[in-house]
Amino acid sequence: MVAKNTRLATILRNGGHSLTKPRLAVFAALENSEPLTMHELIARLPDIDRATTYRVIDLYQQLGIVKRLQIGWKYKLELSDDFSSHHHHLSCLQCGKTTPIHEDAQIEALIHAIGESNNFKISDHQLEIQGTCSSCR
Amino acid sequence: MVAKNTRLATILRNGGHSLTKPRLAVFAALENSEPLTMHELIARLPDIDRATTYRVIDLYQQLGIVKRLQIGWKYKLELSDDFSSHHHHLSCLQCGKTTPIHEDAQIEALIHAIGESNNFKISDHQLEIQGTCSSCR
DNA sequence: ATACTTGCAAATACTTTGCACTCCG
DNA sequence: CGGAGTGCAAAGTATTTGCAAGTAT
Repeated sequence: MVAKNTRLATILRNGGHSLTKPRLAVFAALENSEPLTMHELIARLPDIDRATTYRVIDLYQQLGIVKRLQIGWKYKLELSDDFSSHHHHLSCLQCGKTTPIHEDAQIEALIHAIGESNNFKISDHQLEIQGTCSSCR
Repeated sequence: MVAKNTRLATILRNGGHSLTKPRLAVFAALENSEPLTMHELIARLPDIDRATTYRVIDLYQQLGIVKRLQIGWKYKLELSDDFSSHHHHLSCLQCGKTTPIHEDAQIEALIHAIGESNNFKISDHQLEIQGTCSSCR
């Protein structure tokens, strides 16, 4: 975790920004949980002004620190692959739980191939799967 | 197209709704274009009230007629797989264009396998790829 | 007829901005 | 110190809702 905070500080500094208390708090909130809606994130940071939270997320988004996921009809935020290893998600439509999947080397390879065959330079991608999880079946 | 309109009418009727002019116009707008933002959709339907457009999209979403895609930091709307064959997207971060990809039988197979190995019953999935398109490179 | 739909305007919810004050380097 | 960052309040956008009038079956 110290390493991650250091990495965060480095990214910020490289962009000419500083590591402040609100920025660290937003990072920590995202680090210790499943993907959050903006509403949930704001609720978990009662000491930080809502506008600041929006500004921090906007900055993080520009710096590639956070990404936005489409879960059902809402969006959620989570740390980017730089801070949590690259993964995709299984979202249960019954219980609403979002589970990360990491075992997909073959998919990654295929995605890469798709880029090549379309002469498209891939910078990022997301795979979202919805259905019913084992507990809810 | 007649077939699709019939299918639309059927889905609506099964849910106790009728096929009205605004609903048909929203459907047609989505049918004949790339994924649209809500803003773009509203702009293309100048004769339909903005609130009606929101209501129609909300209804279509509940009925599974449209889906929402997360493109970068914004979202866009498109018809669901029931109306346009299943596909994924390549979105160019430079020009903003979203291109469908259909050639991905292998990916579909892998996704299916992921579901099986996690004892997860998959009902839907999306794969979004971002980067730079051939024209913008 | 009559229940579902729409348009319009008003209400909410969500996000961004201006500015004076505070904090980090 | 001096510029970057924050809180607060106000301004903008985006989306939803109430209701009277219109419309499809």
